[in-house]
Amino acid sequence: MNTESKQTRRELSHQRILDAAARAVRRRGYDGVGVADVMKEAGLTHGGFYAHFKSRDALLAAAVEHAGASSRRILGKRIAASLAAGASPLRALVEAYLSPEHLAAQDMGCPVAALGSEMVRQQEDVREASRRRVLGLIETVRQALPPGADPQQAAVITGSLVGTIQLARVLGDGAGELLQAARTSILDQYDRAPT
Amino acid sequence: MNTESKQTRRELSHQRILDAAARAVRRRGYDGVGVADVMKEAGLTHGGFYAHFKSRDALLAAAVEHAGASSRRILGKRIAASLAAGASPLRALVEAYLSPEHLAAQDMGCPVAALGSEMVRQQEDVREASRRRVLGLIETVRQALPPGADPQQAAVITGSLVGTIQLARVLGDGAGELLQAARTSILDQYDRAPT
DNA sequence: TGTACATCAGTGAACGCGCGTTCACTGATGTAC
DNA sequence: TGTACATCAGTGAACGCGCGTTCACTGATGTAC
Repeated sequence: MNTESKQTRRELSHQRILDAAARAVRRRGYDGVGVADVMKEAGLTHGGFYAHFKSRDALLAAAVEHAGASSRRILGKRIAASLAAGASPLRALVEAYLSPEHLAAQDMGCPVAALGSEMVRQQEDVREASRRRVLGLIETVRQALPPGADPQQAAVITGSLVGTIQLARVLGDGAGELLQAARTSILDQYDRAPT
Repeated sequence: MNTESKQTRRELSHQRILDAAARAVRRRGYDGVGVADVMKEAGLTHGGFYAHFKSRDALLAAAVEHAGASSRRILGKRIAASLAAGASPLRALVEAYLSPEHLAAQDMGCPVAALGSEMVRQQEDVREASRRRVLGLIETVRQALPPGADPQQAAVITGSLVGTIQLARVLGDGAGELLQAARTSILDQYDRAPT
């Protein structure tokens, strides 16, 4: 019984479409998202799609944003738990991002890791939404930096987080050790007060 | 007049197709490679394609390998020049990989940076060829590590290189500073004898 | 060096399929009284 | 509370297009003598 409980049928459908698209884009890539598939997963037929989005590209742009918000929420929970257990902000973030859970749950994880190499090729709207997501991720890292750290480091660490997850997903075998090594490496270099 | 000069017409066509595909896959992604486009760029018509490759996926797998070899050759030249100028192996590699030239020349650059997030979604043959390319890149980094370094670090550095290039390409603005910051960060941490 | 023939490499039309998008229609929801 | 009607949300057939793949054919290359 929160303030959102009075959503119309239309709004509920819209949410289901967005949720489905946000999962699909991370699992299959931008090019792998089909209008009919997304609508089917949302429990609808494809014809109704254009009452919700202007075009497939408009859906993609919205899906990236939605995926980012969703991933941030999920990682945020894990981070909050670590903080409560006494970890530094940077340690909490790095350990959540480079966790086996995040590695495995690609379709619920960070869209920058899931889509990094494809972003630059998208049509303008989609690329712009993706760019904002990258900036948002860098900003999240920046806020977790120890006091007095050079803000430029946020982008460097972000690159390392994103690249590590991608390589680990491709390699499959031995990915766990890679995650562990990367966590240690980043925290050794940047975290002034490891827990 | 080298030993390769006696290539048949067929072999020459094959090379042109591979070259075109290796560029296309990095510029447009796996999904953006079309048989007809590649053949056209190779100066042929689409019908002849299947005399050269069993399927589009077979082309993709070969293209990733070809792109890797080509990129390694280009980066190798730059690395050799730095080594001759007295740089350490790791410095030479990191500065070549995170150079503005590599950033800009996506279709001639490292396929792992160009395709990182898409690799895990490819059909088995293509994924396997991509995986080998990732392992090859890590091995190249490993060989550039200072003596006595933990080999695990090679994969961590590779992740950082790949992720940094991807983010820089998406961001566009300010990418130069990101590259510079990443170069400094990696070399400060891992290079024992900076030049 | 020249001719006849076999083989090879490439051409371009055609096919089937999937996909984004449109649209006339239908059934459900909500409002007026 | 009930009925009549307007509006809204979703359906599913259809269209056009691009793409991977096949195939009968053609022109070029190479070999035998």
